[in-house]
Amino acid sequence: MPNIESRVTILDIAEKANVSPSTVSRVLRNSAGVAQQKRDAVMQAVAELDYRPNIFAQSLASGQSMTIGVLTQNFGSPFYDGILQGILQGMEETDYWPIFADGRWQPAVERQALEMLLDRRVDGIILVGGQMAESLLQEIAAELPLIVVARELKTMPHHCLFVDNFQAAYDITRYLLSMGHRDIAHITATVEYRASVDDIFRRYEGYRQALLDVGLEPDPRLLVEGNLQQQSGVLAVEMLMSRGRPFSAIFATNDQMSFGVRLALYRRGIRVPEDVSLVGFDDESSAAYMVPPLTTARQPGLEMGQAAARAVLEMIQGKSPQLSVFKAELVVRESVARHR
Amino acid sequence: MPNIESRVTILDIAEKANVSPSTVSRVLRNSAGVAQQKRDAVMQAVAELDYRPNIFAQSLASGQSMTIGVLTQNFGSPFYDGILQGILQGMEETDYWPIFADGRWQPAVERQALEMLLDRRVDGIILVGGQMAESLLQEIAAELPLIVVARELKTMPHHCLFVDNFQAAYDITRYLLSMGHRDIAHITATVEYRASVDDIFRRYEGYRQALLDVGLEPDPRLLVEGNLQQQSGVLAVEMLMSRGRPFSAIFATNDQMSFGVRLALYRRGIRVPEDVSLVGFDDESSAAYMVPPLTTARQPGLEMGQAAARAVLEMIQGKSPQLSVFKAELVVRESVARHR
DNA sequence: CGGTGTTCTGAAAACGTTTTCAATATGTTA
DNA sequence: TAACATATTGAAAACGTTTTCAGAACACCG
Repeated sequence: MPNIESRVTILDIAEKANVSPSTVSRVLRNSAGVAQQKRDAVMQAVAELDYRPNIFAQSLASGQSMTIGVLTQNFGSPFYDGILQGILQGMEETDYWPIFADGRWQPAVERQALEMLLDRRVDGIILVGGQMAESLLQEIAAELPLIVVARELKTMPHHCLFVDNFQAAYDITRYLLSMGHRDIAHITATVEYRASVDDIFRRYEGYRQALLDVGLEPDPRLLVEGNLQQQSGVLAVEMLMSRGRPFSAIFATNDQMSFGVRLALYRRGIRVPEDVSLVGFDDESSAAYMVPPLTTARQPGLEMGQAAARAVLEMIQGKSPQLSVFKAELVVRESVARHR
Repeated sequence: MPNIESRVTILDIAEKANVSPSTVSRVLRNSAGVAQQKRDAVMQAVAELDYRPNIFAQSLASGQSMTIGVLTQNFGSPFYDGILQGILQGMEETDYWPIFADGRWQPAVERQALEMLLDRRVDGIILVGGQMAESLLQEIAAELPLIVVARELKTMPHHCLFVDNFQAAYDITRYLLSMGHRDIAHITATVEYRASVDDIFRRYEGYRQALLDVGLEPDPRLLVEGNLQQQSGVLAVEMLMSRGRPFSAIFATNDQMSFGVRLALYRRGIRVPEDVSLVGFDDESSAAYMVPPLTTARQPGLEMGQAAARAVLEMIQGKSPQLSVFKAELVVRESVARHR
């Protein structure tokens, strides 16, 4: 049914409607007043011939690609995918279209993907996470509308959209404390990670501060580092057990590692939450279906994605959008019990 | 560092290298013999000026967009995302670039997304699942290289890349039978779904046939329909329980519903696998971290995605690729126990 | 040496739009 | 009614490539 390989051009329309190509262009993009009568004629010709504009000719002539580049780190990672969906939704109904690229957590690949996007002459860029150097980002931002989602950059606050990770982690830890836990382990991400993925570090700081605020000294034996994947959650538990330092609760810096933790505890016959309480971070969609359902902090990925889309679009129009910090809210489910 | 908004054109190169624009184009796309000396001069000029071709001008002039349209149903669905990753990988190192669109399981949206891709003048299309009418797909395939992944179309076998769903479901069911189970419930997808998502129906048939082959009559009271989301897994269990027909094993047609089932059983204090055995389908990445780890059939999503990418690319080159049927293999974990 | 292929090369014509420029028509004001 | 804006229009020039078409240069063959 659709006109697959359209070969009808603006000239055909012009001829059929008895006007000049310029006029056709004008009514199509509504760029100048055209007599109603000619306008109708054009619209009718367009409909009859099932005209579809050639996007390349348009972009070439106008210098705009009507395209937003979205650079993510990992297609298929639940939290990031939520953001992508949000971006998609935020772009819907606009004339812009996102094109995605994947950096695979490898700086070189990320860099190359970025070049691809630039080659495609995107009108704006949304970065989802990533490890790209801040200085490079500044250069880009100077030339092109740029929004960074899920990453907190000190030098470019007007370009970042993120959650208050410190506060959320603080709240989680206070919640565990309020449930009577005193020996709370934390699983964060490895140092190499931390250097770039600042939000993970902020979570660690929130955890730490909460302990200090109730007069507890953070114990390095209760701190483990993973790589954010499920498997590293099980390794983390083994590490923790081998250290022999008792604990009654675990706060993992993302849900995926929590799932690994959950499995490792199951393997050792340690019950959740009766023996050990568990909290994650992100509230990805499967968290509610963990056994038992996982208490976690909900990052509003969808909303952040939508906001990001809106923001770049505004920047393209020359405005400077107001970016507010998102709040991650504690989602209490069943993986935490009061400490006996 | 990167040349963000390149303004240097082929004419600048031509001037600097003292050749004509045509020659520059020729060396850049290696389309004809050029004297080594001029070739070097051009390459040097390109390097010095950091030239990046304008992709729109290229596409306009050549009629090729170097772009493959990928139409998926649902960004963020684990199994489909695996396929997308595979496509991405399969396209890497080629000069083509995928652009993604999302149909959200809504035929109208899917249709519109397809039009978008066509407007973008993609050189080929990969459809991941989807509900589009077969007749429409034939029209498209007549004009454009087209590959359909994870969907089995009777009339277009040379365009489809899928897993032998019947066999896999048959194997799963036989496995459950071999473990002594006789009362095996099956959770499939609602009828509206089935009409289009044929593979789900094939699984149902495999289940059914396996029962018949051992002389068991499939009991409609053991058949439930869901919508493939986790939540419908919990509803399915409730439905099943309310029917009062005893069962010792559940085979859900995808992993996501299995997770819902798992939770519902947990809520009712029914142990897995001691009281009820559970099998899923897909082997999405979290299946191995269910508690207990889920026995399931592994669909090689990544490999299928890669194969799909290779196949469209070959079709673009005028070949007709050989598409083989993939096998889903049974992944035995811990969610199935021998029936007492 | 004259013909006959091969390479190489540049001019110029696409590709399908948008946009500038100038002209014409239409109205409005005094 | 003159004078001047203001709409409306078409011709033509971009936009930056690729590709066709010829010509030029060169080598090879008999």
